[in-house]
Amino acid sequence: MSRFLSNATNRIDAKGRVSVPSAFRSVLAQRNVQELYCFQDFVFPAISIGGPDLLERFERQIAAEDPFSPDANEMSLLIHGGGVFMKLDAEGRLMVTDFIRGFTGISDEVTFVGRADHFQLWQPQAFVAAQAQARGERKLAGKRS
Amino acid sequence: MSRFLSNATNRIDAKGRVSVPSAFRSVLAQRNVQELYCFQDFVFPAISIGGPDLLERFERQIAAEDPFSPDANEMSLLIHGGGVFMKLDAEGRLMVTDFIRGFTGISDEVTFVGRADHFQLWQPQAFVAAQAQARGERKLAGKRS
DNA sequence: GCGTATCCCATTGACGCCCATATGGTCCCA
DNA sequence: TGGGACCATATGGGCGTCAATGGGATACGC
Repeated sequence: MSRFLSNATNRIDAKGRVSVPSAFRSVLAQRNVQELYCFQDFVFPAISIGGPDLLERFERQIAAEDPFSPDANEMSLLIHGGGVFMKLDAEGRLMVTDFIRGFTGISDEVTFVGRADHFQLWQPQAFVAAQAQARGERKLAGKRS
Repeated sequence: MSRFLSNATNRIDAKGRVSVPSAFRSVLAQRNVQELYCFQDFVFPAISIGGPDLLERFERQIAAEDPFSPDANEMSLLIHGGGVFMKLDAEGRLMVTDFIRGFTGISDEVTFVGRADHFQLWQPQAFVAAQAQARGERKLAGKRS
């Protein structure tokens, strides 16, 4: 059972490219994903990335609602207006565009974060902060394991 | 009924590897665990390690909630973004990656701590400190074993 | 035509796989 | 009961492979 797991931080080179971790590329290859659907995450300052199936799932969800509802409208604004298709180069690298930089605050390093069916791009410090906060909230709530 | 029990401290070699105590490896073998799921613990500065079933248990817990709830999202950030699969080499050793070092403060020695259905990696001093504190709290609370 | 992105090739450093050594404990036998 | 052979575990290191990164050159779009 393969999924996107773990996190790793890679450097952006002089041309603005960054290597996608090989573990993630394996998952993509296994799922026959050629084109990547990237969108600005709904809750975190991160870019979420998955295959075209991810977009299709969102679209089905919209279709399930009244197409004129404010909710469906809003959803489309986010997943269509806030999404792009990208692809990797021959070495498995990704161009870090202004689309990504602006939304995440990424400048010279990228943290890749696995999220089971997709993965995310984070500004390194923002990721550790978000993780620490999530952990802190669970601790305060008295939850365990 | 076999479980992970006791603790032991092993040295990290020049290549950054450490031997998993043989008692723990026996338990893993008995449970047919080939791949190890390792994640950054929710409450301690330690890495918790178990079989893939551990991850699946977490995922079932997430699936039980609304997939778009902040809580489920937060949980995924921890168990997917804060978790990795690793495997032992032929001699039963584990690579101590930056993923582990950064979170635990481990540098040249690792304390393995049994936790029944999983085990943990600690920075040796941090472990004795946490244990001492737990003991102190129980004493103050007047609890008996 | 110039800036930007894509393709291709080179480098290097890390990790996985393999074999070798040491150290400590146990068991057997005299 | 003491000595020694044997075994298992922990540890050290060589070497090949692959991933991450850097950089030149070419194609493309504004």
